[in-house]
Amino acid sequence: MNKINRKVEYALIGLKHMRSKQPGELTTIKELTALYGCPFEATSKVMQMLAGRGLVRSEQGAHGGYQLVKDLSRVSLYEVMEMVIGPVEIAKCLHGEPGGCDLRQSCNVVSPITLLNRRIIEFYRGLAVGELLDGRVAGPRSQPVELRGLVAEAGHQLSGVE
Amino acid sequence: MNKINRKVEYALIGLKHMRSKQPGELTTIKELTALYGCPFEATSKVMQMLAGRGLVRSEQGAHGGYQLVKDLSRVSLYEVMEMVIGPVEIAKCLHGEPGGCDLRQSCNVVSPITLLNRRIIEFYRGLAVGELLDGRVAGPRSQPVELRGLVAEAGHQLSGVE
DNA sequence: TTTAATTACGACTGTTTTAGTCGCAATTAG
DNA sequence: CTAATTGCGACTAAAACAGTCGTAATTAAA
Ligand code: FES
Ligand code: FES
Repeated sequence: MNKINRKVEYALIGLKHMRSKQPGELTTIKELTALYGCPFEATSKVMQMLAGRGLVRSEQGAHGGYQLVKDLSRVSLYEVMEMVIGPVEIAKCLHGEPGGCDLRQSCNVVSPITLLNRRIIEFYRGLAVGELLDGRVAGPRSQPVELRGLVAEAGHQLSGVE
Repeated sequence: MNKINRKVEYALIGLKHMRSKQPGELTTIKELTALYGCPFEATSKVMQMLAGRGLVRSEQGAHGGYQLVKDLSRVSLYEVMEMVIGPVEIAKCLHGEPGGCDLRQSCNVVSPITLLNRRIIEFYRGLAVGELLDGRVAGPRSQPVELRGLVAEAGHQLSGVE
């Protein structure tokens, strides 16, 4: 799916909050709900998803909580969205076979929409969460966030990637 | 809303079909359902919306139908989406007051999301439906489709527009 | 003048998605 | 042992989506 829904919002809220902590300092769900008013269980589950994907680390038990692991300037919005709501798809029609659109055979706009979907994904992949949270949302670049800084070493044959 | 849902799909299907007709030649809903398998009533309503907004023209009665009025290379995807599903909003949270998010007061990511929304809108505004249907989806440009070609006359002080 | 083909429009229904809740287990500091 | 916390699955309620139905209104043609 495509939209920034509640889950993504809670993820961003949590990430922004954790980013401002000292390294090693933990954040509890209780803390997030108190500060930002987001519902406990829902926020909890979102954090668990982020933890499962290694973006944050969880510590259980009495003084447990969550802790940011990665550098948000190296994490794309696409990755976060994918962690909490699955692969970005601008239209249900594009879905892999089961549940996919039944008009696919005769549809005259499948390829334009597929292409558009790719562009949107590129956009989200090129947008670092760190910059987004700082309010710096540049126009999209085709260069995915994960690869930034690797350009120098990787040389010029990057076109074959993916 | 943001997603390319069924309504938008039907609109694009119809537009692409009509675009290939001779000037003055009409297209009926029956024709569209026969060719592309889209449901009659739903498609019908979408065309009525496009007609109400002046993108297509309708002719009633026995040999009636719809006819493309505007040049699709001058119509942005944003405009079409807006005609059939209302203003593009990447997150419900941004909704104008009624129904808007109740966390707005305390939320720490309102402004990043607002900005992101603006970028997405810019993207859709910069994307001509004509080019999209031809499979030419370029990376986003900040120049809205409606203003293209006016650049030469308008000179260089376009930054103040909007 | 009648009939058939078509657009116009509102109300309605069923399905899917979203949002949030509940209950209980597992872990760990004190 | 107890309290605070994460971990997880099942569940419910509400909203959005997709499609249908019924009924006018319009017009070409028989
Ligand atoms: S693929 Fe689903 S309507 Fe075009
Ligand atoms: S404004 Fe709705 S959660 Fe941020």
